[in-house]
Amino acid sequence: MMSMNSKQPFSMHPILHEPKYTPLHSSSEAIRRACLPTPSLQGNIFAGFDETLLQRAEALAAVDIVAQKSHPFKPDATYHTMTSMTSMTCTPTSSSAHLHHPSVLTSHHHPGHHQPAQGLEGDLLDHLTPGISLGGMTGSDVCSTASHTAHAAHMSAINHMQHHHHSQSMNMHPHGLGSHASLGGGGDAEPDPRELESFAERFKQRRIKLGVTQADVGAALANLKIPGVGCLSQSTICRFESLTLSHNNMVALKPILEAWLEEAERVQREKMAKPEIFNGADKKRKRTSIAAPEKRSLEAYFAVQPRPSSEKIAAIAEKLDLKKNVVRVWFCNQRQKQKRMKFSATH
DNA sequence: ATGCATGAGCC
DNA sequence: GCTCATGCATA
Repeated sequence: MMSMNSKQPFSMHPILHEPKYTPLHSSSEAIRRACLPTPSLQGNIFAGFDETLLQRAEALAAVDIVAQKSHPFKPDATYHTMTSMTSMTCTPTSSSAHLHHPSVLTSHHHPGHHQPAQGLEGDLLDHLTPGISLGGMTGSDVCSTASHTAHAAHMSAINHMQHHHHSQSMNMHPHGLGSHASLGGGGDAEPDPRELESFAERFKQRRIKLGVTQADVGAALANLKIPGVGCLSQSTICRFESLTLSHNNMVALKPILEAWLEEAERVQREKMAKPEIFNGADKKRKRTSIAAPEKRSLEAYFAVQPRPSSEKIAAIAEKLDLKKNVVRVWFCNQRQKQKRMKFSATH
């Protein structure tokens, strides 16, 4: 049910692997699957294994799982256990410690679009994402359009750096709760799971307060112009907020989202301070609605004279107690409408 | 919010 | 073939 990404193997934290428990693929696989929400498959999974191996794998799984739960440094497990893990004991995502380079985020952006369901937050977004207003392609410039190739290249570079620290196989973990500066001079910081968790929570609350959707955030990231950081999908923002990303991914994303949040709130403060500046351009116009009776009158007039003179319009406006411009525009729209109707009728 | 897919780098 | 970050599509 939730975060268990079938693909994301939840790798055990290196530190948890004691030498004698050689993390064989089979065993970790077993553990992983055991955590999958598809118990029905479990039986088959080991069908070919010999009893002993199976038992051993299960035993190991139990041990490791317990270890995870209680191990204060276990990053992945932490999120869920601390938050709202329902039934799973294992974590959805990975974990081995990699160097987290912010660039890890560089998105992939397929030529896709962002969640259509989510609306854009006009003002704020416009300021944070200047491009979006331009044909709604902001994101695209930076992300979508570039799509695979370019992006892929980018990602590669990033991942490259990440993996360079043979961290995958080695055992250095990111979260040095405090003193664990595992990385020799690494500098990367304090991947304190709790901090991440609370940040994610605060992030969501503040985002909502700003009236910005997850998709908006993802798209707006590109406007931060942080080197190596493009936009992200709604999915990713959602996963960040729900802590369903890998620890490393969370760590990498945090500073970026933090930057966005600050910028967004700064812009909002600005708007509060001097709203005038933001008015003209993006102020929503009010749409007049003409009541039925008036509309009927207008239609009657239109039937007689689709192109009334200025004087005639003024007279009609006065009679119906509408603004002259409203009446004028109504006639314009009516003529257009009629044209469209004619067109669709013939074609 | 999340199941499934893709693609890069690694082994 | 595997891990991982990320996205698309959809419930």
